[in-house]
Amino acid sequence: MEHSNKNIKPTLLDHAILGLISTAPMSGYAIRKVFETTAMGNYSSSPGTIYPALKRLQKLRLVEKKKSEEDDKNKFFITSQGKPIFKAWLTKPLDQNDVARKLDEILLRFGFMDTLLNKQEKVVFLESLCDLLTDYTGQLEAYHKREYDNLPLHGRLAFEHGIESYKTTLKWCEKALIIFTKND
Amino acid sequence: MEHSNKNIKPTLLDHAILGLISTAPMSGYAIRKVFETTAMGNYSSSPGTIYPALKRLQKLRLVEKKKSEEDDKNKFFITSQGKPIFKAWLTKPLDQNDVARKLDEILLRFGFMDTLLNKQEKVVFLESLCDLLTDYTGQLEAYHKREYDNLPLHGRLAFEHGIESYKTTLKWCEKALIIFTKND
DNA sequence: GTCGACATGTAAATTGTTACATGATTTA
DNA sequence: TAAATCATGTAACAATTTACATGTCGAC
Repeated sequence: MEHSNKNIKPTLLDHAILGLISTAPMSGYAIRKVFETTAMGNYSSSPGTIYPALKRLQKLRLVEKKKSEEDDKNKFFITSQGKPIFKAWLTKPLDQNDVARKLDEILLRFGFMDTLLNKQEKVVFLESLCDLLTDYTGQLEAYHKREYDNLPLHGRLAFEHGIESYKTTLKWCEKALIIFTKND
Repeated sequence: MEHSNKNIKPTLLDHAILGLISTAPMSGYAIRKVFETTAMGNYSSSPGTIYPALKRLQKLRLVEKKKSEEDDKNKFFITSQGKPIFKAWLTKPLDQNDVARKLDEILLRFGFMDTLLNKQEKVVFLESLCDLLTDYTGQLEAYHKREYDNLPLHGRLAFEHGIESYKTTLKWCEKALIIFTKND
């Protein structure tokens, strides 16, 4: 069976870059500074990461480098082909695995939704997240109850940290959902 | 300037493996199953990750493969050279960067401390973590207050999720600290 | 006697890190 | 005019993923 050579999926870093430049075009250096200095710093900021990523994205035709009309400096723009791919990533359905192991990505997606999704799409996203988190915290608590006496103290406490974290995220999600549903 | 060729640092995955087998020797397959099925599942469980990691650890003489006396099966053991290196990792001082970007590693370390550190060492670890978290949440809240009106709604909400998460971790840390200091 | 779980690996491609390298522009 | 910051990249290496490959053992 043949593999399609258009099957290359942008990485999480690629999406983070797309998200940044989708609001306002930026130079590679400016992108690096965002990753280096802001709360988005969990993504790498080294030149050896950013520039190859930008090259990748240009090869995939999701990004192009051109002079900004504003200040006549070279900047990276998201292309017309890049936009729908980025939006598809934002609206991709969530599953248990995303919630359990990719909360970072979920929060990144949420952070970039501002102007790119309508209210309805945002509500779908948050409702789905709430549901999955409710499920998942339930599972964790059931496991905790069942295994309480078998777990070593440290393992149990670390596990409890996980439960508390997910409950915090759930509360946050419910609060956010209210913001997007209140004035209907 | 020459680079020492003993400068190879075990990765986070390597440490996770060392932690697992330091309590009870395991087969590679059993290690994979732990990463695949338990809450430690954020670490990869694919054979292409685990077996090369075990090979690395054997080359570094931190791990050896030998027959278990109990069930006569091949298992991976932590060596006498591996133990102090693992303990050094557990007791390594924490800094701001660890708290801001490597909470996973901190929780992993905590989870493995059970029998390997004494109460005093655990308290030092947790007190330091509490201090750093107090600092860090303070910084985040200051930023939040300062930038409240400049942040787009989604960015602000995502940021607030971060704040809530760190505050939850701080509360957890304080609770854990009480457990380890109560009967002195 | 076959299916699923146990068990261990390799190869190719991708991704990311660290270190190196260069030059332009701004600011003190 | 010297230092700092802006700006973009490459090279060597390390680590990980995906897919492939093989074989054993127990249960049904």
